[in-house]
Amino acid sequence: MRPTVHDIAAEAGVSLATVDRVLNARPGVRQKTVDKVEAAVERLGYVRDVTAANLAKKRVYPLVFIVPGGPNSFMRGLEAEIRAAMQRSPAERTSIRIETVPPFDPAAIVSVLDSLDPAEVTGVALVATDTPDVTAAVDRLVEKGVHVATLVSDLPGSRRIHYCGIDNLAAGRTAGGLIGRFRGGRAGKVLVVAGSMKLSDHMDRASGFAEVLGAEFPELEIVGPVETNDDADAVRQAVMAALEADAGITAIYSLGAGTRGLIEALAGHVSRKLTVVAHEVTDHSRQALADGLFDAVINQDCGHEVRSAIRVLKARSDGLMPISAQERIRIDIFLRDNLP
Amino acid sequence: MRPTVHDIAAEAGVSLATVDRVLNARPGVRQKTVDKVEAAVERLGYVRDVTAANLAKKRVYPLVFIVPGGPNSFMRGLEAEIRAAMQRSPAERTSIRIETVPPFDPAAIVSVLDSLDPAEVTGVALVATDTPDVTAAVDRLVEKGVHVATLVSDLPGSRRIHYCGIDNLAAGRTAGGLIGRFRGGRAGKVLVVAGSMKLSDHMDRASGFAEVLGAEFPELEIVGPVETNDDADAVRQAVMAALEADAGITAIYSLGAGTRGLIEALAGHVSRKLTVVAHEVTDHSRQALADGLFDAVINQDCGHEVRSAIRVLKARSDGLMPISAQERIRIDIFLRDNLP
DNA sequence: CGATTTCTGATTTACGTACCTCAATAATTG
DNA sequence: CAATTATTGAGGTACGTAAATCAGAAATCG
Repeated sequence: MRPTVHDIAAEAGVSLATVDRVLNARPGVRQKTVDKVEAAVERLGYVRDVTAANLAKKRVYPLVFIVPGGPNSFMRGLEAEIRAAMQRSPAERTSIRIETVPPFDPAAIVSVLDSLDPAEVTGVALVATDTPDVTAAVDRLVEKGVHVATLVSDLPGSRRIHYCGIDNLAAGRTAGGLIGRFRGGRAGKVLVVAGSMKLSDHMDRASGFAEVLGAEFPELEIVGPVETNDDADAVRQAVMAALEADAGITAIYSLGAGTRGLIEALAGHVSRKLTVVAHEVTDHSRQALADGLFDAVINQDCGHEVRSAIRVLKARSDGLMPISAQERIRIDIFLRDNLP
Repeated sequence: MRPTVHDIAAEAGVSLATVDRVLNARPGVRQKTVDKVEAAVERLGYVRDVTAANLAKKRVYPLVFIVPGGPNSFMRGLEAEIRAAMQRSPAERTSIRIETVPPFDPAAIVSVLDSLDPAEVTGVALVATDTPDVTAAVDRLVEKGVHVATLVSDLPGSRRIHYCGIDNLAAGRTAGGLIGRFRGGRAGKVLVVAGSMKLSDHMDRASGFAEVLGAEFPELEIVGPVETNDDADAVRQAVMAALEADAGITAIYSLGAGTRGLIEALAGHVSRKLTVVAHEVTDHSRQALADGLFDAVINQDCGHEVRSAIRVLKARSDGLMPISAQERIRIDIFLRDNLP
């Protein structure tokens, strides 16, 4: 049987009240007594029963998620995962609110961040644009005592406590490794399609991709990246134009959203068999994989990301540091053959 | 505020004791009263506070994990994950015991299964050999009221409640898809190295692999599978012999263990650049990926598998059905570029 | 030394649920 | 209708922790 506070009290030769004062860092205990209690905790290997403590405290964790609106399938999937987490709220003692902001609109994010009351919110997770004003707003909020985690796209210079997302540099490298190997040493050009270089995740993917191609597959030449603001129509037009203009393009790496546009462009372009790697499993990309239009899709499990964000924010609210090894989000690779 | 049993009692117009009798299916309540209480539960959307209930019940879940011993890195990693779960036991109210059995020894598994006392064990997770005696022993244990889950390798015909592992048919297909694409349409032969066709996971991988190669990559011909009993020395000798005997082999799919032997064989064979796909990320395979000896490694996250097994067995002990969508174990693909 | 101030103990209530006992009422049976 | 049985109510204790009160003890100060 694991020891309880009563056992600690007996072992330390003090009262229950004193043990409570020490364990909860309440004032009014001499250092000598504190040491006695802590020694007893050590000896007996006491660990607080968090569930009992939470029951007694009636603790709830009010959290806010800030996500971009718009038609982006991935973001809608993310929101669905947050709503799923809201369903589990009673069991997890969370109270989650979603704030939707227009996509690619730093000012809107800043305005939401500044409107949050530290008395009513213990943690915030946001999909951030990597701009100075958002960084400053995050830092202001942290200053007020609210814990902030970034989701999907990081804010490297800010005081956020954790980034819940994949290593996008590695994701770009992975795409490079896949396309390089799929091309099997044959020379050619690779079209890189991105959403916005203002998003740190897109930046990182492009860098990682270029790095691997340069180092391992010099026979492949990069065209682009072309920026599309994650708009499907823009993607379609950009891809069609590029393919028409340059007959040497044998592969495409789409590192942003607007995948529907890419599929439309490919479907209308049956003359060449292209090697295609895109990001995020959605209904569209799943179908494209099944149809053989895409060779691979790199994915981040947004369910994991949301659950990780909740764990991290809760832990920090309890004064604990997140165990980074356990919170790492993996880079998933899907072929038509291992699609769930 | 979520409703409590007190609210239900008030709403239904009955006493706390009656609510308790209904909620815990205790006898001595008229059907009419049961209906009243259930209606109140429905109206108020009451859900039991499981943490408070577990606290009151002092519930613990005694579980047993049966894993093969021996030097197999993957199995040792699995055992490490089980030990990690044992560390979390106090928080999760589990009490876990590990039973190590000799590898490839159905009789040893049967003997452990038959020795378990249903009064002392609520759930068992085991890495099973797919043999009739093990199936029968599992069924006997289930008959005695113990919940059984298979781990890593399934026992399809048995009465186990859940399989905690990857879809090995899909894993084999994935390997086929990768090797086929990596070879980029060039004809050649693929050596398939397996551990034992008595393991259902190895069987499935071989089938899935053959299926994809036959359907999508007819230019690739399969050599094997050769069986090695997951012994590294046997793998080394088999691979060296095959490469020497057949100069047409341009790729290798190693679907079992003994990866060290494969690496040794490849290291000594610098004449041809081979496309190599193996299973399970271990220190050896990680190094081989980094060195460019392996092109890809297919992995199952045994940490996930262990945690899933615990969740499933606990849930079943509480009379709940596991949510299969949430318990699906993914097929991970690692290149040198996305290695964690 | 007495007067403070600081520390400690003893005790209580609460969180939401489980489980027990005993008495009281209602329904059923002969 | 009385006797019996089935059902219900009322109340308590427990789980492990948090948080509060108040009295008493110990330390410190002047």
